[in-house]
Amino acid sequence: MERVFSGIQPTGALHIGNWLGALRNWIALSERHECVYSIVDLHALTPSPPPSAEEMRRRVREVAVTLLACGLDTSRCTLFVQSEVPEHAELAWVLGCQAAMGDLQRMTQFKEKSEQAREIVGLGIFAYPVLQAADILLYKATRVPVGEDQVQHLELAREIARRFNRIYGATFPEPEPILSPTPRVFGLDGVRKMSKSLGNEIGLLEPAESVKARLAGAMTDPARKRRTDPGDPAKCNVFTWHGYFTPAAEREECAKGCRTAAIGCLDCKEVLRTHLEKVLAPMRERAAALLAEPAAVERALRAGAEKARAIARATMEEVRHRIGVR
RNA sequence: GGGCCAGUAGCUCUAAUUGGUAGAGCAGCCGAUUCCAAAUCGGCGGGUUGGAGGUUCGAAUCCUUCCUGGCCCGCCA
Repeated sequence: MERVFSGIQPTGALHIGNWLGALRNWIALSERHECVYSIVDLHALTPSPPPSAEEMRRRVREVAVTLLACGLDTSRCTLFVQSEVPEHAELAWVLGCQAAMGDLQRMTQFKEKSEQAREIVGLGIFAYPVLQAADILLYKATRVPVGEDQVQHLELAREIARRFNRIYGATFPEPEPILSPTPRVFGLDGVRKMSKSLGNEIGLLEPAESVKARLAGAMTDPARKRRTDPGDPAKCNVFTWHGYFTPAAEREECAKGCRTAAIGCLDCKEVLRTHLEKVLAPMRERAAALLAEPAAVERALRAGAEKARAIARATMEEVRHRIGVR
């Protein structure tokens, strides 16, 4: 069976964009593969300024609860917090010695993030793809689910693996991408990618009333000025969301109703909300149960870290032997 | 190691009459309008003026120091 690795940054409350783009896929993959999933807190250290210690701890807990609330089953995969397996940092150093500055400088994400940096452009943000390569290779993962924006980083991880293997002997498999079927999800403003920092997200654990209110304010086809005007679903971001949540037959009814002005945008949004709630309501319930029992979440993460450490330790021993240290 | 320039709202600032009540545009939020949203119109909030200290009745403004960014020079390899 192939081993899959994937990581998610603890950047605060997760939203439906994260779910559609990654989380949903994590769960599906865990049914067919051996999956290693990590809450990558060391990566979350790279922005400048970094989050405070309390903020970091809060985010890690929040993301853990959300993942479990989404239905991720820790008996079928390995879920752990990156910093609890120190081998990630150790392997990152070893691999970093084989990563080319020129390659790292060419990374689109590095260029973007270094512009956003408010204080300094730290080494961490530059070396980010190296740590990412270490995350994957530490578990000798062969498959990595990636979004559009991460293919460049995975390509670099393959390059680093190749180089290491050439110098020190065959150690790492070259990880292959599993291209995510979901395109990028736009936010409530209908223009920009859904993101917590832009405030245009629908949170997975957001209260139902809040989802309702904010969905009502979501951008629709600007050409449809009056209730009696016909609309164009192809120009309406809300309609693309129907594509993610509403069954085909009902979705077609909405499209037809919109084009003929038989229904209004609020009617259309209400249909979407009904189907959205079928996904979100169970998550909220599970999250509430998990929050009531934080010790259980901690236990699950500790057990996950144990499993991850066992693999990481073996890989690192091999790596140390190959490079000639210890 | 030495020197020079810069830092003002989330963003962009040649706003602040040179020491006398911290401003504008965009973004944001609220309202009107609209089936909702957008557009338009109206309104509102927002800042320890990079941090700390000092001079002064009074500091964005002057002084000291630190941080961050940019530039010049020197030294070592």
